[in-house]
Amino acid sequence: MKGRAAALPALGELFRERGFEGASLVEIGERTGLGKGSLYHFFPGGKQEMAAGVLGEIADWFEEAVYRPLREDEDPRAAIGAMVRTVTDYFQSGLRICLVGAFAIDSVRDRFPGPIRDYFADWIAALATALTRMGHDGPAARALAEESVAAIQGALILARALDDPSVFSRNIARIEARLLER
Amino acid sequence: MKGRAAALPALGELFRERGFEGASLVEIGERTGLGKGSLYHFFPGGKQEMAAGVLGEIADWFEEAVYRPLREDEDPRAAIGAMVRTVTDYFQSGLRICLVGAFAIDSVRDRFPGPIRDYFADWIAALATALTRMGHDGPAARALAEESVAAIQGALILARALDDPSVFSRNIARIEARLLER
DNA sequence: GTCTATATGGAGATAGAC
DNA sequence: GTCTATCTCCATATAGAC
Repeated sequence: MKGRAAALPALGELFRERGFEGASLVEIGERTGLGKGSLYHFFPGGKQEMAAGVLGEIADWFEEAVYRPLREDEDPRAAIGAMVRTVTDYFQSGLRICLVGAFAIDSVRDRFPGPIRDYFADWIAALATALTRMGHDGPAARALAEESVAAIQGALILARALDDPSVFSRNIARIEARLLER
Repeated sequence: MKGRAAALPALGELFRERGFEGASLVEIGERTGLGKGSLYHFFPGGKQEMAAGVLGEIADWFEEAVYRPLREDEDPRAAIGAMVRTVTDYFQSGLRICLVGAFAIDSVRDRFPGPIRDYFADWIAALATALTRMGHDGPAARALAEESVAAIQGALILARALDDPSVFSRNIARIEARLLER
């Protein structure tokens, strides 16, 4: 316990709340329960390495919980339904932002271009795979997948801007309906 | 010239590029052509007042260029088409982020809750007005307006994450088609 | 591995001459 | 109104004892 892996979830939450620049090492120490000495022991590269670790953990989690089921579940409709429930829970109906999406429109984007690109490219590709197995042709599947992933991100922005989680719920329901129609 | 009003566009671009926290007073001075003395003369409240000024200018611009035409144009379909062209130009096909959207998922959101909420609430309300005059009933118009504004924000995130402006173009085309169908 | 103390730099903001 | 000089504070990061 109290190692590098145990610190990553706390780091992720803090970056969500304060942003990369806004998260100070003092608060990082408080939230992870690690002193500066330990932090730089586990993350010699400092904040940059901490954020990279968080992005890696997020990528792993989505691969297991979202992308792989979309690609491999034998029932693509069920996999899409599961995706909707999983991300609704993950983003806490809009109360929790998408760290990768936030980074994408922040100046830190230039520090992590690969992980940010892959997160969305992998999501779109996995969703398109499921849609293809539902009978959509390739281009239509890709278009609908891209549209749906974008819509989720937009719903997160709108829910926070309006301070109203029901915005997220309504939008995710519309997205699911469009993904499952036909 | 060189006054407060002339500084706001440069401030907006800088906040877009660096974020609120990331924009330093030194760079603000360089980009606006104003020294610290002048900056604090025009903005006694410092960075906070600068950002508030930028948000106010954005609100005014959207009111004139987007919201009012949506509400008042006698041809709602034409007004929606104009909105799509206007925002495509404004966001430079996804190369330029939405500062209000970025603030909404940043920690600075708590500094400007009113302007952030109003920007999106006004946009959705104006678009819903146009849709109502196209024949949608009230709830359907509001739902489609909310979905469309969210989709634009999501398209901006995705275009930057994938570093591909064509993502924005494809998404905005789909949004327009859905707004104008029927 | 974890602690405390510290180095170093840059941040936002202010003072006061001009 | 604009300039330069300066204040204060806190940021990230490091060093070295334990």
